[in-house]
Amino acid sequence: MPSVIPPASRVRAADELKQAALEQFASVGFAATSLQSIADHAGYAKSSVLYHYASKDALLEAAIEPAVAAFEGILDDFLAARGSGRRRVLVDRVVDLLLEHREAVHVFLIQGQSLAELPIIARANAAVRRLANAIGRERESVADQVRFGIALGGAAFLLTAGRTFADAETLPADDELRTALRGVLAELLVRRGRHDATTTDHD
Amino acid sequence: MPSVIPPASRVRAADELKQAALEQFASVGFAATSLQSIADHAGYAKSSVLYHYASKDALLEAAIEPAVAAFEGILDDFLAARGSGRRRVLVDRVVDLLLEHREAVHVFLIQGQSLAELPIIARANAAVRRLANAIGRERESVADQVRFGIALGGAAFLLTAGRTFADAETLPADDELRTALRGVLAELLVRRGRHDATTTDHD
DNA sequence: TCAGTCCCTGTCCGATCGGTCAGATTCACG
DNA sequence: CGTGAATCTGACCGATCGGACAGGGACTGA
Repeated sequence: MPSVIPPASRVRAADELKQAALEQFASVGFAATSLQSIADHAGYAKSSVLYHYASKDALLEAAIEPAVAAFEGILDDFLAARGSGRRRVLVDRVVDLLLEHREAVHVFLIQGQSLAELPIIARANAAVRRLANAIGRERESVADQVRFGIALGGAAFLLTAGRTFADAETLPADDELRTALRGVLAELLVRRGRHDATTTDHD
Repeated sequence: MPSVIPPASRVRAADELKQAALEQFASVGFAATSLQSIADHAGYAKSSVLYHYASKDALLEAAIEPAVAAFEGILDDFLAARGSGRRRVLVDRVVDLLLEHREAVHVFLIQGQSLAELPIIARANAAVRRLANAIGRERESVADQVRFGIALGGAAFLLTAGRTFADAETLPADDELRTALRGVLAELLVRRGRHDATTTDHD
């Protein structure tokens, strides 16, 4: 690096630590992830983690807040929208969110109940519950509630935990995944119009 | 604490501890669950946990082995079966397994990657991977792999973590859940005949 | 009554946890 | 040059972790 210090190097350590933390929070769980192992994975000392972030909780908040905010934005737009295309738009945007923030979403969806006392998680839980209620109000059958739960949890599972069970060679590219996810989730949640668009069914 | 012990309680302590452990393994994660809190929830001292079970790992094994064995049995039957009804039978039996062993299944599905070094988890992972391969071999499209992952993870999520997001009054009885789950999973995995049977579509 | 066995617990251990703090190093700016 | 702010670290703290172990109460058969 030349004498002129890019502002990037300022934020670099914090970002590297945040990324390492996020990966481990999602894969082994928040409680099971130690500051030591986060530091190790990022190539710093444990003290450095607590220099950049006030506490382990603060680190979690920094790691997943963007994803929570994005989710809230999608939800607000959905609740404000009217018309027949609402659900399809919701599904497409949620799929994009999942692909971009898969670890973060995995954290607040799967570990949402055990970490509910943390403010950022409580915020995420509230948003998820708001979405569940909105979906449930429209179609009150148990089958539809089940569809919603399966779609949400299944997608989160597929993108993180589910990778344990896929062979490396089988792992599809994100573009393929996006298309397939949109199709399958639309099948589950967008009830009228069976599976007309978006899907590339090479069947 | 327990100074007066009810009469016929030979096996009871071990079972109570196992049950308390299973609930916490599923809800907050294996690594995040301490022997102390297991003992507290069951009303015993920490030492008692290690009297009945040789180690924390052994306790996990005792807690989820029956579910893993049942899953392997279902899988073997599926792989041995021929004919058009295979998938529907598989779905129905997996749904029953999920309802009966929801915590255990949640543990080895959701935490399968982080606990892979434990023998019982490795065994469960192998079974899941075997099932994934069998399903994937029949229909190789990415959409079908996605369908499988979503169905499996989604169902596990719905029955445990997903409960955070359901209001208590909304929680359906197990019978209703079973019917709905069978229908939705069949929609996802049993491709021919769209949603003909089993489902109680009051739509 | 006494010995043996089964349950259960308190106490102790080394390791690791999240977190504090006092330097060490670096570097822009006077 | 000196100085102050920013970055990073090792040493250290009390609490808690999984686990080892000795012993105490309750029940049994002799």
